[in-house]
Amino acid sequence: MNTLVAPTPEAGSKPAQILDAAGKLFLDHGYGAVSMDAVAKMANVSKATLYAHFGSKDELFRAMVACVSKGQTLVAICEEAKRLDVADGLRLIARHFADLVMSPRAMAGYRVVVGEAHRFPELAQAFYEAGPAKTMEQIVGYMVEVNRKGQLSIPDPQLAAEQLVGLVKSHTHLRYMLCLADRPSEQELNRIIDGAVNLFIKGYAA
Amino acid sequence: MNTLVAPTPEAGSKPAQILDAAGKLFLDHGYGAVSMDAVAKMANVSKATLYAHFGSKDELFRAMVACVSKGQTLVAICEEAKRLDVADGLRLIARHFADLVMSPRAMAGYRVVVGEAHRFPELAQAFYEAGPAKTMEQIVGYMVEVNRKGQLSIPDPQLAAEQLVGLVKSHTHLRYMLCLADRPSEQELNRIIDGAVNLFIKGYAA
DNA sequence: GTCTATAGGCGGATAGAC
DNA sequence: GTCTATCCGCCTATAGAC
Repeated sequence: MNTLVAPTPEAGSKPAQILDAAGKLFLDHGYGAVSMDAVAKMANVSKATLYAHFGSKDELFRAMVACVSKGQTLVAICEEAKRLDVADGLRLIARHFADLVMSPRAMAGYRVVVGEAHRFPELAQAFYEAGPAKTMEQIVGYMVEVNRKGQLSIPDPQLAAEQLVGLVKSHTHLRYMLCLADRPSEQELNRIIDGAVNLFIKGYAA
Repeated sequence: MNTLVAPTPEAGSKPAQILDAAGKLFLDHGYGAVSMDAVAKMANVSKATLYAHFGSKDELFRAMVACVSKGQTLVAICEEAKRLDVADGLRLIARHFADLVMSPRAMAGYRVVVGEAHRFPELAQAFYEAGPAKTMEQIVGYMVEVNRKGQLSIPDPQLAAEQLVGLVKSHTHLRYMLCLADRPSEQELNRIIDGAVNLFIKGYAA
């Protein structure tokens, strides 16, 4: 499944230090702008040690992305949402989805993977499958359930799930992708989420 | 306004050749992966000539992005949409917006600017203002008009515009950002656009 | 303005001792 | 496994002739 990475190295070990440093540097500055010297320095390791664990810069980058991609998913949230009424369930999902994809860490991940998608296509795909695809699956499952219970009338759950995430990311996500702001304020987030849930409920009313 | 770029050089001139080559290479491979030698070679120019016109790689990159950013906007489309009934107007806007932001050229632009947003923040901002921000303005104007005429009930036109673009980009835009597909099929596009327009109209019914 | 040729340095990767 | 020291190529940028 996850062909990219060996099991996460034990915390505190040299490989872990290296991955940690690589994460910070690559995510903050991008692949091209980070040298192996910089990684070695931040990890308090010699370059030779670095190369002993990761054979090349490419390999280190891949390992780092794989490590970062192991994000939390929305599994538990979607299960909980199914036990609430629609408005609360949608709001719960929207809220956690927003927190998930608009966190500074996630944004940095998007930026670096998107920026190198041309050169590392398999990496982009692995990132997609480990993160966004898994999340979508969960939300589609929720939509199916809502439709089955007749809470809303959702003929195409896949489409509906895509619409919900589109509504939540809306225009804001692009602004964060471009580093035009650091992270959404509580106020802005509420405005977006309330708007998304209201539109969705009214639009899919049974 | 556009502080980034001198007036577009006359077609066929050396600067134009260089910008053209830079565009193809940077957009296809990213900033870090393209050397000045490669640009000079593709432009059929010596490196010295290149540096005579663009003082550094950074400067060339900025000029290229500014050149590419001069995209068409949705001004004419939004004006036309105002003269149609809501469903047709929204569909027209959604359609042209989708064509605009999901074209291979636009996607390549997003990728390279997003990837370098950390290192070229002013560039990201200029790109945003020249493209997405202008487009949003037009769509907001359309929403205001639709609300004024009572065709729909839109209390927050800015929010509604953001929602519409979110619905159209939905999940698909991310997949193209990650190079997971080349461009949406006619069929997929119609499914997304119809879904967006239907949801929007029902959700904002007067 | 445009070229050829080259300087100068950075950065990826390795040799060899411990 | 880890270190210090070093190789070598590539890439940005420039010098100097035409």
